[in-house]
Amino acid sequence: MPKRMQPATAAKRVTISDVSAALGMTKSTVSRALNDYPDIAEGTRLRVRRMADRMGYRPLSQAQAIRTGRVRALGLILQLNDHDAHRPFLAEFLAGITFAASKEGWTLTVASADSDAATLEAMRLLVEDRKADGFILPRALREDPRVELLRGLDTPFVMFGRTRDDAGCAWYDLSGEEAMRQAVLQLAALGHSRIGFVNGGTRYNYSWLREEGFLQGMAEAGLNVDPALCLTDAVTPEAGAAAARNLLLREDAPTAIVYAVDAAALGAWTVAKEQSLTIGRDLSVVAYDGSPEGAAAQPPLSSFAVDIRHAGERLAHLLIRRICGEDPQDLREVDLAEFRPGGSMGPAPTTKT
Amino acid sequence: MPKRMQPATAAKRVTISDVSAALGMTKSTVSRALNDYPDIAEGTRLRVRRMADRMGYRPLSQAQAIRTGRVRALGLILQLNDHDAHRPFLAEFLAGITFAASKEGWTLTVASADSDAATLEAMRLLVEDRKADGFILPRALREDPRVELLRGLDTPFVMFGRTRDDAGCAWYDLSGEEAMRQAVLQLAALGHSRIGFVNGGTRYNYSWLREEGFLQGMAEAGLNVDPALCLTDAVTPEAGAAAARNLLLREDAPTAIVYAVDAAALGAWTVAKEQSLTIGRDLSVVAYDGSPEGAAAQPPLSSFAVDIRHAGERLAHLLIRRICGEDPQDLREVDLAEFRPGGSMGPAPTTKT
DNA sequence: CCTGTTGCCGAAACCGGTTTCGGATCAAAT
DNA sequence: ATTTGATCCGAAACCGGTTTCGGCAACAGG
Repeated sequence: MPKRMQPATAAKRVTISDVSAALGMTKSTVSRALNDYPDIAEGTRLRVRRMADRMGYRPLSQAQAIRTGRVRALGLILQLNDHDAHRPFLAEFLAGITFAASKEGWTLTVASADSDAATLEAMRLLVEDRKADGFILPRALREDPRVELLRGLDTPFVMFGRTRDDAGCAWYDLSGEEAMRQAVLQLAALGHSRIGFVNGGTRYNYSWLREEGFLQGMAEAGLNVDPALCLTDAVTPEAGAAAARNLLLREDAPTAIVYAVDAAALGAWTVAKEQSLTIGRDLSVVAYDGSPEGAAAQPPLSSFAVDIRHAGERLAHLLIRRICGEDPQDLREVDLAEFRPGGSMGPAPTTKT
Repeated sequence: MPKRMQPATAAKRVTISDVSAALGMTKSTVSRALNDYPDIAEGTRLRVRRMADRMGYRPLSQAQAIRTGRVRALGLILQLNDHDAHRPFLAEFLAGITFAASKEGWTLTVASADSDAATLEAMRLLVEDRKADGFILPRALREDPRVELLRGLDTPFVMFGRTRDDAGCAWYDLSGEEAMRQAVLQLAALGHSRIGFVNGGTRYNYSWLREEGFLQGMAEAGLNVDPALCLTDAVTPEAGAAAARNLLLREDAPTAIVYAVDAAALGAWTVAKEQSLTIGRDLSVVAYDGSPEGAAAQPPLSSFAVDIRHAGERLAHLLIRRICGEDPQDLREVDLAEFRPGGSMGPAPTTKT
C-alpha cells in the first residue's frame, strides 16, 4: 500500500490544448465552446466542434472532475444480504446499465455491502472519493434510508421502484399493481372465486403496490377478499411453500394463488407434490418476475416477465439526465410487465368438496 | 447530452494544501513525504503522516490521476455471450472483488460486451478514459486475445485461470486438474474401472487442465482410458444430457462419469430418469464447480466447490499489486477446490452384464 | 579555511481541464 | 463625434495534486 504506483505509460491523448493550438485559439475558448457557454459566437462554436471531433478529442473526465466535481460515472451498490431474487438477473441488469451508460460516455462504478448501514457508508465513500456522480438504487424500500442519505448529501439518484415519500425522487418501475390486477381478472375469468395472495417482503415498496393491485382486481371482479388468504413476506421457495401449505390445508382452501414473487411461487410446486395436487388443474398459480426457474418448472409458471436489461438501460439514462440537472419530476417511468402464460393457470375445479 | 452537468455541491474535503499549511510546509514536501520519496527526512515523513491522518486527509484520486495516470480503479468486463455458468456466482464474485478492493482504497469499474471483439474495444475505452488502471480477466482462454491486447497497451491485468502463453501473466486459479485427478481416484477406490469424461469448452484453458488431471488420475489408478468415453464442449445441462446419452447407450457403457462442469453434469439426471437408472447406484457422477443447482439435485451432485467470493478477493488483491509494479511471476496463486460429497457417487455395480 | 558532497526542503512548473475577469471590437444611441 | 452597450474572445487564475529543479545547510575531506 505505501508502495508508489508505477506511472502508466502515457498513451498520448488529444488534449484541449492540441485542439486550441490547431485552431489558433486559447484553451478557454475551446472549453467554453464545447460546454455551450453563451458568450461564444455560433460560428466559433461550430468550428471548434468540428475540429474537436475531427481530431478525436475527448475530454479527460478526471481532469474535468477536479474543477467540476463530476466524473461521468454512475454508482451502484450491491447489497448482498438482500434476498437474492435478483441474482440470476444481475448480469442482465449490469449489462443494461453499462450499455446505456457507455453509449453516452459514462461508466459504472460498483461497490458492495452486506447491510443497510454498510450500503450507506459505501455510497458516502464513493461520493467523497468522487468515484460516482449519482446512484442507481435497486430494490426500492417503502421507507428507504438511502434516499434520506442522498438527499442530505445532495447527490442525484434514481430508484428502481417507487417509494412512499417520493419528493425529489426519480424512478423507473414496472407496474406490479397492474400485473396483479390482471392476474386476478384472468383467474376470475377462469371461474376462480377463492383466490389467495402471497406477498413479498413488506419493507419493499413493490409489495404495497402489488397488494393494492390484487385488491383492485378482486374488487373489479366482484370477489370477496378473505384476509386469512392474504399472506406476506415470502420471497424464497421455502417461504412460498410454507405459505402454500398454510393456505391449502384450510377447510376453505383457495383454488388459485397469486404470488407477488416467482421464487416464492415455486414453493407451491413442492406442496402440490406433497398433497398430490396437479398445478394448472387442481390449483392455479400465477406470479411475477418471469424468472428462468419459473419457466423451467413443470408445468411452467405463468408469470409477468420483467425485462431487467431494459430496466437497467432506462435507469442509467434517467440517472444521467438527473445528474445533468433535470427535474426529477420529469424522470419517472413506469412500464407494464409482460404476461407470459406457462400452464400453471387453469379453469377453477368444478365444485370442490 | 450537450447539456452541461450541474456542479456538484462541494462537500469540502481536506486537501493537501490544508495539510501542508497546518504543518507550515509546502505541498511538495507533503506530497513527497506521503509517497515515500527518498529525499525526505524520516522525522518529517512521520510528522506529515501523523498530521495527514489526524486531519483525515485522503488524496483525491482524480487529481493524482491527471499527473500519474492512475485512478485506483480495477476494471472488469462482463462478457455476456459467454456461457452463463458464472451468472449465479456473479454477485459473489463482484462482492469479493469490491470488498478486497475497497479495503485498500480502490474501486471497481464495470463494463459489458457481447463478443470477444467488443470486450477488447471496451477495455481499450476504459484505459483511454482512465476509468481503469488494470483488468481482471475472468474465464481465461487457452489462447486469449485479451492478453495480447493488454500486453500491447502495456496495461496490467490478472487472470482468473491460466493460459497457454503465460509470459507476463499474473493469475489466480483453482486446481481443476487436481480435482479431476482426485475424482478419478475416488471412483477407482469405489471399484469403477470404466469411467467416462465429459469436458467443458475447449477454448477455455481449464478444460485442458481438467483433462490432464483426469488422465493423470486414470494412470495412477492403473486404468485404461477409452478415447470413445471422452467427450468435450459440454457446459449446459442439454449438452451434458446429450453426452450422457452418448455414453450410456453404448455396449460398454461406463459406470461412472466425471464432468468438468456442474451445469453439464445435471444433464445426467435427465438421462438417468429416461433410462431408469438411479444415480449414486447404477451410475456415479462427479463434477466441478459446487453450484447450488447441483446441491439441489436428487441425489445431490458430488462436486468440487469453488469459493468464488474468495477468488474475487484474491484477484483484486493480486491486480492491485500488479498495478503497483510487482513482478507477475510473484503474483500467481493456485488453490485447491473443496470436495463436497453429495450422494451421486457410489460403489461400482457388481458385474454389469 | 575553503571546497565538494550529501541530505533535505521550498519554489515553481506542470497535468488537462474550467471559470473569472477584463479588454477589444463594433453597432446603436446620444 | 463621442458615449454606451452588447458581443466575443484572450489572459490568467484555479482545481488538487505530482515532479523537476535548485538552493541552503551541515558535514566531510584536503
